[in-house]
Amino acid sequence: MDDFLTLLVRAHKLLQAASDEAMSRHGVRIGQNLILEALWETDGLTPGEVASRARLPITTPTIVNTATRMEAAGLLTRRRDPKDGRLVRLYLTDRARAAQQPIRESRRQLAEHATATLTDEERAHLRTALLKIIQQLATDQAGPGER
Amino acid sequence: MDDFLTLLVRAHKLLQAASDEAMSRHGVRIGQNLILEALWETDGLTPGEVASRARLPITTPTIVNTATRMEAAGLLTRRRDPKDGRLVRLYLTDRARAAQQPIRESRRQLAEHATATLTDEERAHLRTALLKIIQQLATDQAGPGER
DNA sequence: GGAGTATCATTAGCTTGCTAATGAGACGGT
DNA sequence: ACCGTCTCATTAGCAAGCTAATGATACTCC
Repeated sequence: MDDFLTLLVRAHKLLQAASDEAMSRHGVRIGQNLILEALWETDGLTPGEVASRARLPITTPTIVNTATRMEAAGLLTRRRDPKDGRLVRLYLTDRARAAQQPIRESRRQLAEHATATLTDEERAHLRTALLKIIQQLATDQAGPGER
Repeated sequence: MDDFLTLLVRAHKLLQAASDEAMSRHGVRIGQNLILEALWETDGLTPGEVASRARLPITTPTIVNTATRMEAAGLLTRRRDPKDGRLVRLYLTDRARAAQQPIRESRRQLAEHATATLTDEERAHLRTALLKIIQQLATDQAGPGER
């Protein structure tokens, strides 16, 4: 347990596992969260729109695959757009909509629990440190693409 | 971009992608790193030993699968233990051993680059914050198992 | 209006991780 | 010496992510 890469990977793994367990209690898996959040906000988005609006970068094929599992699980339905036959619109079922509050609350509790032993100051520091790292690495990605 | 769960997942994703890209330049993929580290330290471990010694928790099936890909990539060879027929010992090839220094250096550089915009104090804060989160979540896991 | 191009979703195929089920081999006790 | 149990690695099967390739539909320009 030494360098910060290891620490971050370890923290991430534990948090993902805990998130998945928490969400599973509501019939939802961790990978479905981004899609749910996008559709809770705006129902009837296309896979591409979900990908671009998601709170975290995610590719369209991942949305499509996850949406297929969610359809099988009765969380959403697919409907072809009547005006543009290329588009597929994703609509949440009542079950998925009903899960919104419990899931949000679970995640809030998890975040609180995970950082329970930190002081407010430490939480603030953590936040800014992560933001700086993200910014540093994200600009790398943008850079090589050039302009 | 709001709660710390999101920030941590985002930072993790960027770091994993950057790590994989860096290691790929040396003919190694990110998932192979834990096995390499264990075998650099002690060659000829069994999959189960690698799993228990790895710097990060990982399951034996994951070791086995990754070892199979590494074998195909010419990074290691499998040999049955002559004394105990249940055991399989993993031995690195020269190619894998030669990659040790370059890969370590690449990862060090990546960690440095990722945290380049942080002050030393911020780095220290980040480290302790992650440790606290890990400890908090890891004790959860141990707890439910009881004693 | 038809051909070529652009824009979608989807499929194919890969990696990395997991749990549960299998199967082979070793070992302890009778 | 054999039977049951324990300990391994492996396989099966799933989730979640990615890039590249496909295929269907729309749009644009002549």
